[in-house]
Amino acid sequence: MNAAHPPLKLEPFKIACSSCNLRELCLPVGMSNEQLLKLDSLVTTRRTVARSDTLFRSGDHFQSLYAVRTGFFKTCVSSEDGRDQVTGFQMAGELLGLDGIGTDAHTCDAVALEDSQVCVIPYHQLEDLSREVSDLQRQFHRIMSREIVRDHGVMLLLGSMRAEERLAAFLLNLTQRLQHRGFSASELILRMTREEIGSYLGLKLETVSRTFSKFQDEGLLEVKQRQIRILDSEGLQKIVNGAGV
Amino acid sequence: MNAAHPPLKLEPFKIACSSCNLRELCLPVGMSNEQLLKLDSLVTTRRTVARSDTLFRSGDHFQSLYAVRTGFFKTCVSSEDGRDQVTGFQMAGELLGLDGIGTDAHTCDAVALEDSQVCVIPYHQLEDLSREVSDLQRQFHRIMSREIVRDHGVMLLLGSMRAEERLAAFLLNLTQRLQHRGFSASELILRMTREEIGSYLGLKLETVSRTFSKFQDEGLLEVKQRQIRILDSEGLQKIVNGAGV
DNA sequence: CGCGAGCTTGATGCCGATCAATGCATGTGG
DNA sequence: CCACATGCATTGATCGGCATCAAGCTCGCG
Repeated sequence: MNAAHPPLKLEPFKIACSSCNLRELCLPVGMSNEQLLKLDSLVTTRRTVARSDTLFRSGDHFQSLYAVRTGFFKTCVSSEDGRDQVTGFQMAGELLGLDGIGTDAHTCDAVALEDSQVCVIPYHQLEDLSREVSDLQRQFHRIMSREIVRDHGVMLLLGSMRAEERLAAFLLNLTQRLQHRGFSASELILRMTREEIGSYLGLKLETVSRTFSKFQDEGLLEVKQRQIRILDSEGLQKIVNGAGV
Repeated sequence: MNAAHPPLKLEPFKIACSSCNLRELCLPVGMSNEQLLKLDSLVTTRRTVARSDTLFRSGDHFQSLYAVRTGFFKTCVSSEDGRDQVTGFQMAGELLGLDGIGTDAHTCDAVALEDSQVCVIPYHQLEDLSREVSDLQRQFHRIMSREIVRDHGVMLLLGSMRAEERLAAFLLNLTQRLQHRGFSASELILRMTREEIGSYLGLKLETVSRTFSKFQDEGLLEVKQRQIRILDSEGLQKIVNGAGV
């Protein structure tokens, strides 16, 4: 009875939140093993997105959320008149697509900045399951709320900080998130261009470049193109707070 | 048997989402009458907030969301070093407190800009009920998602627009929301100071004032302190898009 | 009436945008 | 393997928009 045997060999690495090493960062936070099995039955597909390809575009019909499994993304909104703003950079364990819930259509583009993989989370099934599993409901709400809080932080940055302060805050935020994922706190490779950093921070790429150079002259950083080594993170922190104003 | 009679006269206007004239703007959107009765049993108290008083402060323990019933609020975040950023202005039907869900503590201050009333929505009860009533769940998620989308719009504004464009966008947004609430599309009274507008838009109060004057000179507006009459909303819209760049 | 909070307006200066040229790494085709 | 193209980054010179500093104005209120 061959047919009775599922073709296990074709899926040697089953997709399962319950055994995912990102489960302490992602949607599964706070869920029991039993609950995780239910989540497993919902998150059954992955999608591969090549560098510079889009996961979704503004206007696309909204159907699923995506959890970054590997790789790195940016999200950007654009206005009718062609203005463009990077609204965030997402790394492993972070969710993409929350913007689409409100109107059933995505309102930003999500672009992979390196070859990436995402787990597909069908939204209506997530709604159904989160009515059943209150720990899932709670974590999902927390994630949305934190996204709002993060956005408020960016507003503060864009509304009241100067170029150096913005870039210092950006670098500290990046390294902090990388550190949570087990990477070095002092060395990182930027996945985005100066222009994308500038768009996120409300600066022009030349200003970003000049500010990197200035930080390097001051002994805060070592900059080699996209390779950054942080030499004095306390110094950066002082810049974020109003040192020199 | 006097004791058997509840003291109805003391609550002549019962608090009830089911009979609230804001139910088409607020949490009840999309719910049936039957479902609304359940929501009524959850939203049982109102709170009055006098002008310039705070509804909650950053750091306060998070327990409830608040729906603006009457009045007008601002929310602002501040950094350790004393920087301050208005992150939004809220009017009737809009929700306050979503920032608190993520960490069980509020991350911004909510300040009444005029004498106001809010409906108190105990958050854990809302979670419970939204597991039962999927239409409530859906609307709650939509509201959070739209807040994220709104925030992205503010980032675009702060990151890529010039002073005139920002103020024009701000005024059009305000009048549009007021219009949804049955107010005039062309006349409004600002509830906030120039400084608060400036903080929201990432500008200094002098720049806000000058830009108002410029708009007036150009025949787009009539400005008398906080009374604004919009004379040419299409002209404002052209400014928001890149007219003059 | 006089005080103070908030608004307007002017003069000046600075930060970051803009324009422009060069440098550097990667990749491609002859 | 080199010549060249291309995309991204750096650096310099100049310019302009908004901040800053400063003064006077308006209006509501004790």
